[in-house]
Amino acid sequence: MAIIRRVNGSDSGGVDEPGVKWLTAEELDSWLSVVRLMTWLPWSIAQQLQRDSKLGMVEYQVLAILSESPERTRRMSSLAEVTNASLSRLSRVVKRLEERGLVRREPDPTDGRFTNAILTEDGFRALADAAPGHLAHVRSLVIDVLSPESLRRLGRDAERIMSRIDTSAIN
Amino acid sequence: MAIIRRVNGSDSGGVDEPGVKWLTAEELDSWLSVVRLMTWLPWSIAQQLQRDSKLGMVEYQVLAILSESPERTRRMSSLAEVTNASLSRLSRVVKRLEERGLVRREPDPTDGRFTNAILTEDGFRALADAAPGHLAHVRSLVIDVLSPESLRRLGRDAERIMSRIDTSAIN
DNA sequence: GTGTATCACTTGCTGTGTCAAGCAATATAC
DNA sequence: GTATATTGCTTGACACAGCAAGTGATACAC
Repeated sequence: MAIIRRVNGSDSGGVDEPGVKWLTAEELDSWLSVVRLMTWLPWSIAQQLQRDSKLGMVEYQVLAILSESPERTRRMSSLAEVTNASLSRLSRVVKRLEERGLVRREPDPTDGRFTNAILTEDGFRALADAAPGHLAHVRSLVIDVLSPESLRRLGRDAERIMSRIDTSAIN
Repeated sequence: MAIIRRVNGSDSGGVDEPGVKWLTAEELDSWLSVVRLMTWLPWSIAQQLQRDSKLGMVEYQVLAILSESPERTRRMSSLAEVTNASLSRLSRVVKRLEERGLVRREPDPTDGRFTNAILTEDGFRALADAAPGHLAHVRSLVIDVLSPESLRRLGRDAERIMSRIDTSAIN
């Protein structure tokens, strides 16, 4: 993504597809700003988490979600859904967290097909250590930069766009 | 990223760091919406490009930027900057594009240290083929979903946030 | 001019993501 | 009850990104 201007070639003669509604200059500007944001904001957040807490974004999410789940426990498939990772990716992420002692896994007693991921005490501490820095970073980049009204609108626009995205084609 | 609520443990007793300004419920909602957007919008766009045009996002960007550059030519380092890829990543991306015949590389005649990436005629055609579908997708997800006023504001907010992000720590 | 520094990439190594195949536990058909 | 299908997760093979070391071209010091 990035440039969506009419693609015109000097020596090949502008290929002008009929029925294509190109962006106005203003639309393009706004879109490019959004693209830059989508590129850099996740990068910046990942950067901070890695630097200060040695956690990847999905790892942080897993810990955070487990910490809020009953019994600090959740099924792998449920975690995958919430963190927006493929099941196979999540499987490896949790394996790594398990090797670091932040999470452990056990099969669900009521249905052996499910695997439950469980936050350990160490994992909880790691999260509690990481959270304030992460929060401060998000505040300084986003929350405290926009007015409450702008933030609300931003959230609503994001929802709006999200509702148009088909997220079914995963796994 | 994701959950930035006060991390409180039932059995370990809520660890309450002083001086940490947690998010309000409303701030959290908005933030989570933004997080979802940052996660899924790039994913959806990448999906469409890959499915319909067999191009990755950075690949598309490289082609697009070259197509708008004088002589359809640009230095590797300049491409890296604009596409927000590390030089090493870009090097490999362009190598792959070169193997597919969409781009070729030659050393800058005036200074042999620079390498110029040049869009080939095939590359231009590939871009011209990909652009309308990409554009339509972006329109349907973002541009046409928001009012012009909302889009303008979204762009401005994105800029606002971007200005707070330190992008220097790359390469 | 020779030696060193800098620059603009490139590449080997390693880690992680994806895809598809595999595996074990349960559900369903008969 | 047995055979087959489905579910939930794991894993091997491959692709790609990041880091750091390497390479070749130019600039600079003397």
